[in-house]
Amino acid sequence: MLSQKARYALRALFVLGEHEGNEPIMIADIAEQAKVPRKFLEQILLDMKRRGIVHSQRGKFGGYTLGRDPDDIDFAEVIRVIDGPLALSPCASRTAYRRCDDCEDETTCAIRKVLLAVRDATAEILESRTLAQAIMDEKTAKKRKRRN
Amino acid sequence: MLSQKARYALRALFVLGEHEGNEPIMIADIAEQAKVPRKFLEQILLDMKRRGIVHSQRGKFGGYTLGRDPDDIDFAEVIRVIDGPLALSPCASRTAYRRCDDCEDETTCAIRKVLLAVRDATAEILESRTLAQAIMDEKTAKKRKRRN
DNA sequence: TATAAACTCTACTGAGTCAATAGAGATTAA
DNA sequence: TTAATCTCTATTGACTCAGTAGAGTTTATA
Repeated sequence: MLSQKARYALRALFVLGEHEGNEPIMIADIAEQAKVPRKFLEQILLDMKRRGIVHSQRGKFGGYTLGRDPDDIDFAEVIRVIDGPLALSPCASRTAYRRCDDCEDETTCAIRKVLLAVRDATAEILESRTLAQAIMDEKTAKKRKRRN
Repeated sequence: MLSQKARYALRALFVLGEHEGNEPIMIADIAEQAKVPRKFLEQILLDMKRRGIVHSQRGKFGGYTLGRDPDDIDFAEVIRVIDGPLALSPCASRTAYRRCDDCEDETTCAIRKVLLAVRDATAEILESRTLAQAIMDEKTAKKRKRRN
């Protein structure tokens, strides 16, 4: 399961990505639009800031902007920053590998083999879906819906 | 992440599936071979028994056997019984769908669309990998390793 | 029919995580 | 200098996870 925090992070990025113009948006405004508790959002944005996904401007008239082009922000990165590795087991993780301490022989473990396949499929999808795409996608879905 | 409990469940099934002959195996023996705390394993086997994955025989000389052919036990079922739905969000689950209460419009939500793709890919893999296959796979991997 | 050997069921516990809140601190524009 | 903003660390309550405990039920068999 994705944590609530990760869902909030993605929604906040949508707000930033949909914003026209390049002046920063205040946490309070992002919180309201993305329907995220404000103080909780502070932590989330801080995590993403440290990773360079968003950029902040302190002081009066400060706020947040995307840290890079929305084409260069993918779902996998956001989820990894907030929730940790994608794999179902540390022994099947490529970004945060860790041996199972009760595993007889990892190289022949059939469970691990299946979990690796799942991890690869998951990563393939999440790494290929960008914020830019998702925002476009949502826009056209809404447009299509209004027409019907 | 898979829970420890689910990993234990899979290991216990391997022990049952590798067992030759059809007399039942006692919890204590499964626990030892699968390296699972015995009392914890009781709960796990009970969960799987209710789902028909394993079968139990009470009383003296009792124990556990597989509830069906190992060809008909797949990873997805085991994981669902122990850990719940595979999807990363209830709104993306096919077996345990639940609406997000803070979602504006689920039909146009781009996050959900991505999570659905992940769920489908995950389910495809986990539903196609059976216990029988996994046991075979592990056996040949071990054999190959010994030869080298 | 008594007994030992097994599974069954419910309750409990300690550690840890999750979601959220709180508040003092640092920075900036004007 | 001040108001507005982000930054950082601590705390909280509820919940989940991993495991333990123990009384109850069923069965084979002597």
